[in-house]
Amino acid sequence: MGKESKRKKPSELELQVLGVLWERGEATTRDVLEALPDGKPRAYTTVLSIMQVMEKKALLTRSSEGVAHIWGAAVTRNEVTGPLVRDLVRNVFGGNSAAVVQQLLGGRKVSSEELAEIQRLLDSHSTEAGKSEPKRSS
Amino acid sequence: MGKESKRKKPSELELQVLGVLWERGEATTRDVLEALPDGKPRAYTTVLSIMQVMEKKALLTRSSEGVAHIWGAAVTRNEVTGPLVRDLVRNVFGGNSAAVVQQLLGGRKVSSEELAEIQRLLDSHSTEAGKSEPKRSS
DNA sequence: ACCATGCTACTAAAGTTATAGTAGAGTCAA
DNA sequence: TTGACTCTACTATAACTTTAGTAGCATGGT
Repeated sequence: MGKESKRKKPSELELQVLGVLWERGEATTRDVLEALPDGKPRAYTTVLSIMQVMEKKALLTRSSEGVAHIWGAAVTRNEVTGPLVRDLVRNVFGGNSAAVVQQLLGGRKVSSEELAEIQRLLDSHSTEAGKSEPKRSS
Repeated sequence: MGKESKRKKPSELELQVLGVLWERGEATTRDVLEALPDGKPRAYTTVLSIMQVMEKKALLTRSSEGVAHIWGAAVTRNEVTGPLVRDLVRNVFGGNSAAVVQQLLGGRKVSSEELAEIQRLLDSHSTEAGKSEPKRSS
């Protein structure tokens, strides 16, 4: 048995904390508190508490530099978002990846850089799959 | 203050139930139990319970046809997945939509039909945004 | 020395989710 | 009609999540 791949899905707030850490690399508790993506006001100790829990869960690393702790993510973004996106597609979108992209593009501002990047991803995947020649209107 | 847009995000299992209903249109409790996407074994009453809760939350409709209830989704897929995907992108992917697509395409089998569909979505969005001419490596 | 400030550790508690048992009603077959 | 079966309503509960208070330690200014 081994393998220890029984990683449970992080909660909503835990994901936000990880999101901040993935962006910044490392941060103090206060950094994270101030950078949490949803605007919701929270007490300092609220964030501290969940980060302490996350450390016990081995989601975060801690390096006490000076007075305050410096936190870092102990799991990679792909490690976490892989299962997350997989379940999302399967459970909510009936396995239809295109529907997710539609949701992604619809009702949201996506920069042309992002569109180009998505196009690039799509290209590399089409060629890798050895599919038909790219057809494009005009 | 009307508007009542204070729709809370459905839980994991609730999403699976909605997913089933969005696929089938309508279903009995047993139908849903058997169609839940994760293979996890559950008691009949477990699913019944959460669906009863969901009805109180106005996530489901109920029409007692004969002996058993016939359930339907009271919210549309877009209504629910919109905020869901928005938060996912913002909280976990740092606002980078392309990263989501990458996760979507990577490590997963995506049919060429889906790829084509995604391409179509991308095309319509590029043109809609009035961007540059489509460039494609032949 | 002492106070303000800011940090951590520990504790608490309300809210939510997932789980399933039990009781009682309806149905159908023998 | 009675027993098997299936369904709903209601109840219970364990686990997890989110929230924040309190106490205690360190630091830096005056």
